[in-house]
Amino acid sequence: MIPYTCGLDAAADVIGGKWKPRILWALHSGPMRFGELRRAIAGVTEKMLIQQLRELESRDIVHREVFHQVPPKVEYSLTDLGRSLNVALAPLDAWGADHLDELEASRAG
Amino acid sequence: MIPYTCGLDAAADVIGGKWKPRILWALHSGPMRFGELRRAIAGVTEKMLIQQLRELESRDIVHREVFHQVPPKVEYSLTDLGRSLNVALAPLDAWGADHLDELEASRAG
DNA sequence: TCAGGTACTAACCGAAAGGTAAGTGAGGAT
DNA sequence: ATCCTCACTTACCTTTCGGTTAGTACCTGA
Repeated sequence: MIPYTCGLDAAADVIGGKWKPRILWALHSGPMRFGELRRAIAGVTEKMLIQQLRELESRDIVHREVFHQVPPKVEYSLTDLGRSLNVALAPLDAWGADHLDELEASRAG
Repeated sequence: MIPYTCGLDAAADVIGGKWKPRILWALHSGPMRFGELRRAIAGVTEKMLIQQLRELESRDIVHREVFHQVPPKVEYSLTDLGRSLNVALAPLDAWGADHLDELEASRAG
């Protein structure tokens, strides 16, 4: 495996995937349960949500905490690394918001 | 097609694809010819480079200028929008660079 | 004469990403 | 008794992405 060629390369690898930016954004306001996340992110399936959460967890971007209760409760939250990533993502979000109209207009589909 | 849900969503759509961040980064220092780009971006094939350049061009991120010469010369450069995108990308690159070691360590492959 | 550089284009293929649908097992509500 | 919620898990299928190979037309230098 070739090493990352630059910081952007590494960052892209971490946030790559259809749902990761949405997850990061949703968790920005605080910890959420699995079901809350599923309802908060329109269109995501359980399989995809778990898959992406596991990947983010393995990268130490999100923290998973299980409460041994009935019914089961699992909370997902941002780690320090995750919070710092969100900070770095903010300008990109602002850029996208600034140019939303042009970007919608030049969309492929 | 569902509209973008946030700025980050839109931005991710624009820079999505294996080679787009690399292209943006390479063009940061100024206009480049097709062949220069191909040599600057290790591992990219002609097909992929053109494909991604065309997508960036259709989004008005890069500008393509043909010089009717022999041999042919085509120069690619960032538009104003492309330059503003690169500015927004800078913090993400810095974040990736800051955490390169941890990110390499937690890599999947 | 023939390889090499210029910037592409097209046909094909395999891998990876993403989506669908169903099942799990415990308990609480109706 | 049956459905519902919780947080998953599994098997399968389709779509997309990226890579390989080859070919185009033109001119230059050896």
